[in-house]
Amino acid sequence: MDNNSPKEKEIIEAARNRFAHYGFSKVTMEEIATDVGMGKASLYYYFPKKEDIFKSVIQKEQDLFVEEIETLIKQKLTATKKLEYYVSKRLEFFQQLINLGTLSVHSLVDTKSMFKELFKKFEDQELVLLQKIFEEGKNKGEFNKSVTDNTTKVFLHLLQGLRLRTIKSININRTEKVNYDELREEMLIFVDIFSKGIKSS
Amino acid sequence: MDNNSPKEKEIIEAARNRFAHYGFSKVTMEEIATDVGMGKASLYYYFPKKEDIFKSVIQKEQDLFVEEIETLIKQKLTATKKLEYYVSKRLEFFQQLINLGTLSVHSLVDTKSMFKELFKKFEDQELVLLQKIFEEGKNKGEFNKSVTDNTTKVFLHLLQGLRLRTIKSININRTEKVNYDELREEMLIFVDIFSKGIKSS
DNA sequence: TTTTCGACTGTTCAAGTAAAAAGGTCGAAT
DNA sequence: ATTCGACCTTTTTACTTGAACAGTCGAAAA
Repeated sequence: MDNNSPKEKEIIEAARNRFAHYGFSKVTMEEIATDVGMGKASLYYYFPKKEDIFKSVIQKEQDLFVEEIETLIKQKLTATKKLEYYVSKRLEFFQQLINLGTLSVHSLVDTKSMFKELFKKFEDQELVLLQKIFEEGKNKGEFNKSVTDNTTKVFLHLLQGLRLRTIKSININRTEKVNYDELREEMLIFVDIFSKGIKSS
Repeated sequence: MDNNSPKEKEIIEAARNRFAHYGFSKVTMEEIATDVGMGKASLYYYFPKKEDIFKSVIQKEQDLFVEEIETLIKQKLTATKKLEYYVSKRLEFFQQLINLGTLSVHSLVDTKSMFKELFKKFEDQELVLLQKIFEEGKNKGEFNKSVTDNTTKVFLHLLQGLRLRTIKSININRTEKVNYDELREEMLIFVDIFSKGIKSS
């Protein structure tokens, strides 16, 4: 992780800035090259495909998120509190990605195959993180014994779905701007109820 | 409700069959007209716009669903059981709509403004139905006093989201076919936990 | 040997265009 | 009150074209 040469880091950084403004498709290799003071062809020495640059940009963000959660898990808090924190941080993370132009509102469905593996990988990472929290909750007697990996999966899927639903409702309600405060509110209510639902009784 | 003349019913029925096969945009007024043995212009005597026919088709389906749930609510079951049943029936209802071509997988995001009010109206109806179930649960001491209309809303949004997420994952996983059994499974797990989470303790 | 780049290639995409198809109107006929 | 043929207008589609861009390659520089 983070086994990038200085030059690669520079490219990733420049690309990140561009992507944040214009999104993946609207940024050209030439622009990135100019930003780092190179010829376009030289970029291909470091990254064989444009996608590869993008993947690296995203990967870096994901690593930061995972790191942040790993730190959280180590702290001395109830599992429920950790879930609440997780949900909040997760939301921030996705807002970040949207700013990066990964998820334009319009590209919700026809997510390019390029992003597939990226998302899949991240989902797997999330499951690992959440399982740690749930396991800890079980071990410390906070949660029910009936909590399984399946429970974790459903929890994550509900989170994913709730966010998706809200974003989609932009188009339905012409709200233009996603109401993240309301979304966070709903997520916290959800965590609260879900958490109670698996409490050891 | 169902204040349609025989001729209108005939048109709705013919349109329903067409839409089920080809979806809204791929069905022409001329085809529908031919099916009912009319000239195209005559259709406009009954329905001023193509959309109006479609709305009527959908409305009919929705009415059937609501009716079915109203019956359910009257039965003597625990609120939890009713929620489980609701979730199952709701899923069937949407499968129906998909067959009707309302929700092609590709039109998830750019839902036409035409569908907006239709969806909004249905959501409102759903909220009323669910609130009845939750209220009953509260009144009979099955659910917690802290259950509010907001709880109902979150419940519904989680349901909506979970379904959306699964459908979207078609594109991600190239699964082609939605795994409805798995979705129903997840929804039931969700209902179970959610229900426990608001149980009176 | 590693890194850079100019010059080139093939593909993709946006803009434009024209014809066809389909939605919708209207006045006359039944 | 209902039907429809003729007509108008808008939308969709299929096609073309030129420009922009991702990606290659061999030679030069470091």
